[in-house]
Amino acid sequence: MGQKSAQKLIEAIEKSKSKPWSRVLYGLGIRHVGSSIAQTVTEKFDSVEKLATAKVTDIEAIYGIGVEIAESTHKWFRVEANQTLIERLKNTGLQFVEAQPAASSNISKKLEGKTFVVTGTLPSLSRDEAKELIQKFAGKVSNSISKNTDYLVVGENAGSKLTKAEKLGIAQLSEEQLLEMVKQ
DNA sequence: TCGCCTCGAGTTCA
DNA sequence: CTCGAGGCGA
Repeated sequence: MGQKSAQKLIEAIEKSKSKPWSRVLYGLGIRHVGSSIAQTVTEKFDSVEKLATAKVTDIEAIYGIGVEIAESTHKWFRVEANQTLIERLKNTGLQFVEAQPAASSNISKKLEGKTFVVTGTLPSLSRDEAKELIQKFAGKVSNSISKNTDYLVVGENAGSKLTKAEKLGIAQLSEEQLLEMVKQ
């Protein structure tokens, strides 16, 4: 690896230290805890300390979390090696507390109560950006089409989700229409 | 038990 | 992207 790649690697590692607590929790590799569950958990436990000292029943009380995930998580924090790992990561500056989103009280909840699925390549937004946008306006983003889905945001080269959505008669949106929906 | 969902791993493609 | 395994809530 040459100078340039090495420099970029250093910078990327440095950048990773500012990733949110939810992402860090996911990164710990607790069984059954992926990105989605990690997000859910951090909404109720805004710091590692709170999660680490929570009882199984406290974790299980979260909607969407049952015994398996609660016990798996609780157990992980009882392992000594994991506790020292957390200490080390804290010392290197990772985020173990939920960062307060900049006073966004003025943001409307235009998409509240609606469930979206995004498929294909959108013209200007990346899939992640589209998901963030939907969540910002209080919409729910899922990854699989079901009859609970309200809208499928369709881009170029959509796959089987489009077929399934058609079969279920789910409303489709272009990126443009999505943006229109959240316009002030 | 059922339907919905997430996890996690493999695949495809630019 | 796809899909099977398996967890969750009703």
